[in-house]
Amino acid sequence: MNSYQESQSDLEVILEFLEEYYRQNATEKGASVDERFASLEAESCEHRWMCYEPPIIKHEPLLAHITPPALGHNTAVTLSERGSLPNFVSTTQPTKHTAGSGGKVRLFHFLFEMLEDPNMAHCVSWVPASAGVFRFSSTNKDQVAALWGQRKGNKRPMTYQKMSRALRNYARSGEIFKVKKKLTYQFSQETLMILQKYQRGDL
DNA sequence: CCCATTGGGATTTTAT
DNA sequence: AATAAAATCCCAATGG
Repeated sequence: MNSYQESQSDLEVILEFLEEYYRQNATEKGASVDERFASLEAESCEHRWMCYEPPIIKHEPLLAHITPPALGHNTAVTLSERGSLPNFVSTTQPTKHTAGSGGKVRLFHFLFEMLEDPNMAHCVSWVPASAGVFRFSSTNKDQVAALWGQRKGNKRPMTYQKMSRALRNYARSGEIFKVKKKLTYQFSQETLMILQKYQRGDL
């Protein structure tokens, strides 16, 4: 049953890669993020950035270092390798361009990708009617973590517990906050806008 | 009590 | 090579 999980992960990474690639050539799927952004909080106390004091907001290098889109042809990832290989779909230094699938990506960026990927909906998904709020699936949360660990090329497997620690760190820098509900977090407005902007390739 | 989730100190890894 | 920032590891606390 584990081999299933692994091949599943591989498949999803590949799907994600292709999706990202597709996205770049088809930017006309406009209102997909904006509709979420437009529909403001209807939930209980999710007025985050509307009523809280910005802690230490230091908006500077967020993701200004990511290599610009220079894609073109390396879609031919050898997807025959087994998941046992530490790096099957470019995990570390290989030529990574589409912020989507490689290189130095920050955790919150990775999570945004997952959130934008319909195939990941069973692991993480946006909370409707609240901008930037997302929630992990109680049963599949560790799958996202595992994917994150693979993306980073970690030797030891990543777990939700460890990944969530990194999420908690984001509260200090004001990039992501924890919301009261279980397994749910929220991107700061600033972070969300940057991610959305980057997604359209306006960078 | 058990198990899942959350918090945070300490340490390691990666970037500048 | 040195420092800072980000991420990881690990264990304690909390909640259902």
